[in-house]
Amino acid sequence: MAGRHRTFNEQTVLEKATEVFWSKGYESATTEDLLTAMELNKGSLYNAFGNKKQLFKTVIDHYTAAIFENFSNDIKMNENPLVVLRSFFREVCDPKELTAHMKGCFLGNAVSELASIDGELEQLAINKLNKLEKLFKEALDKAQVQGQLPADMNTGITARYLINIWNGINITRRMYPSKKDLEPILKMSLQMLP
Amino acid sequence: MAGRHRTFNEQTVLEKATEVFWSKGYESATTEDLLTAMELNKGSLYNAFGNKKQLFKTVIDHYTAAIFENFSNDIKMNENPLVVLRSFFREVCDPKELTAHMKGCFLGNAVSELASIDGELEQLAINKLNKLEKLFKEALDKAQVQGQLPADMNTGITARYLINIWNGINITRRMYPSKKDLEPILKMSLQMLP
DNA sequence: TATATTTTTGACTGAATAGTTTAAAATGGC
DNA sequence: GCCATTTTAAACTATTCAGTCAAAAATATA
Repeated sequence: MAGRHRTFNEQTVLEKATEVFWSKGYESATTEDLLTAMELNKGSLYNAFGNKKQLFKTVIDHYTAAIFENFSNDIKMNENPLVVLRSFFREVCDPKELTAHMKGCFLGNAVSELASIDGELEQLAINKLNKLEKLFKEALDKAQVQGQLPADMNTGITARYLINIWNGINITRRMYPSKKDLEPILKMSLQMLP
Repeated sequence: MAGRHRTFNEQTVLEKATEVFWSKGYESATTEDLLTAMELNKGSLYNAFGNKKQLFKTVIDHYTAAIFENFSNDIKMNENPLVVLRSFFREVCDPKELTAHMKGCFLGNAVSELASIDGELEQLAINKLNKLEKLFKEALDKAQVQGQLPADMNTGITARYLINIWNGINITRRMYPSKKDLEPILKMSLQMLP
């Protein structure tokens, strides 16, 4: 195939775009913001990614693919899936990860913002949250089979309960950014996981 | 005081503005949207409310003042404050109120959107959520004094837990708009309220 | 009634924004 | 080496937005 080669690395610039969309939101992230962070010119961006909306879709897919695969592997590899689940939540108030998490959940932010702006993008974010819930259920089911959870626990509803806790933390951490305040909430919320 | 009288009712136009900001968010609500809904001309709006940001502040204050006073009165008047608390949450999945609630929590939406846009407005919304949490605690404390809750329950942490559930529902209801799906989550989340 | 004061109206402004276009630069296949 | 093809670069465009302004309308006070 003839033609000039791309001078940028797709993975790298997508990660830069993720950072911008995550911290600013979809609408407030201007193409200028994206261009600056990605160190690209307009022509290159539009040539490679179509338009802002397409880029956002690509970013969401790229971001969640990485996260979900890691999480899924952790559940499968670790012999105690509840440890994986708990640490997923506990990371939220880990001071080391605080700046990352202060941006909130990328998906939760997207759902909240896009609900009234763009139904298609909202649905995309919702689908990803559904996948996360499925992973929660996967962990719970594995723990239940191994006898670490009561046999009569409804793992479907519990997973849904957990995604609600997760969604809540997305906003609550704005009210209480410190570990000290966030931890008791998480502790109370995760009581059912021994 | 000399001068022409206002031809619009301040309360009425504020409620129209609330509707617009609530359903569209702060940034996506254009002055044109607001003007149309409020049936005002630009000059009138800027003369009466200053600018878009000021109007938003006024709207948030006006909206929460009404809600919180009602809620506070309900807690004080009703002899069983837990009934008031539970019905506050249960209304979320009441089909009669579904269109209203599908907009999500005005405050939660605001926190999520404004976090990266305008720190002052974000803080305003956070303060209101803090007030709501205080009302939750008020209800819990009253119930505890009356013996409807265990004496050893930490009502402060429980109130914080509840505001987190509330914040979560704001996003989770986008994933599961139907009562059937939302109710089990709420039931599980409110277990500690007999 | 005359005047000062306030509200209303709608045209106007300047800035920001997503997206387009055109030409130059680079590169592989023939 | 030449040409078709792709990427890059940056100027350009059309639109949208929050906010301003100046003139007209309304009204209280004196």
